[in-house]
Amino acid sequence: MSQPVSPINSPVRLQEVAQAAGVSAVTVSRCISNPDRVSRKTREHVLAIAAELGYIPNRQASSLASARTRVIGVVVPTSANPIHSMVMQGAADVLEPAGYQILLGHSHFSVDAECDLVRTFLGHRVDGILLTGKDHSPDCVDLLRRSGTPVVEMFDYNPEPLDMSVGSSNVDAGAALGRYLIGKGRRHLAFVGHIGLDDSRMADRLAGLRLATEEAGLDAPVAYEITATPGTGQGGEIIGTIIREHPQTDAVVFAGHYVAVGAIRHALDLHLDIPGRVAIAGFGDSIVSGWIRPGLTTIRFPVRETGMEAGRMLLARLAGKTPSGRVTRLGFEIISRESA
Amino acid sequence: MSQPVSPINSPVRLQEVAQAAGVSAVTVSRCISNPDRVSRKTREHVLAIAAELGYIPNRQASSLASARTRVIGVVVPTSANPIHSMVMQGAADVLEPAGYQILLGHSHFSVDAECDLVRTFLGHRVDGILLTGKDHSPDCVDLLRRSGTPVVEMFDYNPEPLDMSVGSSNVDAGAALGRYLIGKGRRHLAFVGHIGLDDSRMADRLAGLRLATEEAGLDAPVAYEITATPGTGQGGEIIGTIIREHPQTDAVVFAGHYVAVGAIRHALDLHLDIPGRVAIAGFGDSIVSGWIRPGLTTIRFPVRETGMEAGRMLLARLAGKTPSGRVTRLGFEIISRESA
DNA sequence: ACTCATTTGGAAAACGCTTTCCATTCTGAT
DNA sequence: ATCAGAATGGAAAGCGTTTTCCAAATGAGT
Repeated sequence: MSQPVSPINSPVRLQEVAQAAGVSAVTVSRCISNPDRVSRKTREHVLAIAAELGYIPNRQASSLASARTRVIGVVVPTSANPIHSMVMQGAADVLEPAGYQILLGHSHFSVDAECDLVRTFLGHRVDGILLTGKDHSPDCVDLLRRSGTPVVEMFDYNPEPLDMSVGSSNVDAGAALGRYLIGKGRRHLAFVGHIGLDDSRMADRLAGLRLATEEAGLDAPVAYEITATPGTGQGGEIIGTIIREHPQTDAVVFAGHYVAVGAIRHALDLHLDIPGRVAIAGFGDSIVSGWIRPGLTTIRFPVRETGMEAGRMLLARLAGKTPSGRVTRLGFEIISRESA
Repeated sequence: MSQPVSPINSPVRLQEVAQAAGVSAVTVSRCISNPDRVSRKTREHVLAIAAELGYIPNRQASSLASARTRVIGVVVPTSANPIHSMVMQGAADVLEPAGYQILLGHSHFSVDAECDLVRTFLGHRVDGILLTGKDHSPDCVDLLRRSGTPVVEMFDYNPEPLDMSVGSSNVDAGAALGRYLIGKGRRHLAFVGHIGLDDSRMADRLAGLRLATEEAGLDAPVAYEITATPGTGQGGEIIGTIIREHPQTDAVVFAGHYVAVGAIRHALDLHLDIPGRVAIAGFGDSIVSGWIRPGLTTIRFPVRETGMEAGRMLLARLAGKTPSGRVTRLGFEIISRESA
């Protein structure tokens, strides 16, 4: 009974493995995190003992000692929107196989909530941070700057990132969609954005559209704002209002594709000929857009690829490969279907 | 120059705050995590200094010392499927406001990958674990058992959980859908499941369906398996094969609703009258099911609520409130649309 | 003014690892 | 056999907190 009594559920520690293997704690540590520093024979013996004892290294302790956590903090607005969970998945596709874990936080489109999450992540001493969007609170920027933690801003093309960025330009996408519509003979565009969520992205898309109308010498697009819960497809009713208030409108661009699909449904109910009377287009893509009739013409962003590239950039930086400050610009694709 | 030189980017530490505030480190620690143990005056002074210095407590160190991390490990098969990211979001809805962070891992429907993730999470000494599904590798079960970490298994009704569980019964759902179809006069059912992913859930749904046919004295449903990438809606073509190989079939149940929607599209192309010639139904629901014509009759599970309840159960346990081992059974809803 | 109980703040010992030296023990070339 | 140099294992000093346990200071009751 001279065996030290361990508290219930107490996990086995490095020291105990060392004792059981007849080596010092240092050696056990090395077998696990620096295998080359130890002879094959010792290593195999120690690892066998460790496995037998069910040893699981305490990463709090190891992080504290080594100042690396192998954890990446990721902020997304919400996981309820497949777009964002897809970006997340993309990042995970790259990060998890590389041995990094993801600490996830939801900002609900609030820069203050984002800032709080960043603070929490820094408290966890994450090795890197992935942010969604290019708007951040001054406090947040300050926090990140002085921490020196590698950061990738995802989703929007951002030529002047905090640190690194990867994404597509919403202005360009808006302009491209505008030119496409104008090329199809449309002359009176309308734009429907959400309000309160994702504001700068909406603004960029509208700005792009406006660019296209200017180029063509047309009136600026009529802009509407709705308060749609994203992903629900509510808000499509506005198509009726637009046609009533601006009867000359011959193309409506929706900032979200769910709403756009909702609008197509409503247009059918209103016996509006799509695209004869009015064309409909949207941003973002999912199988819904392809399945509805008429199919929705829309801009597809490479969302999963965005996440993957963000992960890759972070890994490169963590491996010490990248010169500070790198921007990756991704494109987009116009998916041309029947609605426009 | 007797000031200790701190390395670049070195975050300020407890000790430095203490020095600046003219108190001991202990006092600073208490101001932050145990404010009542310190007088109001001291506390306010210390917190002001801490804020001024931009002090962010190191959670690795604090977790190591306190044996609590305020981190919950969550395993989902994939974030590419909105169903699972919705469960995640539900859990986050409850956990984040309570001051817990989510460490996320993707199992890709592999119990071995799940086991590895659990091991990693235990290494991080998470305060609790959320798992998807009721199937786990023996190693995983063993690991969790001996660690004593609170665990909630989500998604499936699981009367004999590892620890706690919350979800709906897929057998019941299958049976309910079967009875519904039989009640509508259908006599020859077919079932289409995916293979390789989510196997036990598929099996449960089929089992439920079979239960319904048995009750009614009908032939067991003809079962098909496809290898569909979830969420893409591929695989709907099989409706043609089924009708050819089993012409008497008058109802097809799809294990996934995306595939079911795909089948509706294909049926239209094949000029199969839905639901006249054959009824179509599915499991799971999203806006797609409601927007296609004919609308898809389907089973809706309370996914977000599942995640939220899982979060609540975990919090209750962590607050020491729950007697070990609790099961929450959630229901489901038959959404009756035109397709069946 | 004098106890006694109660706050309030501090010293020191964990928490479980990694890391930086150092001291051995092997190699194989002379 | 001898010796440099590499390979191998260990001792000790952190990493930045929290958590006892104590001492000093404060306040209430006589």
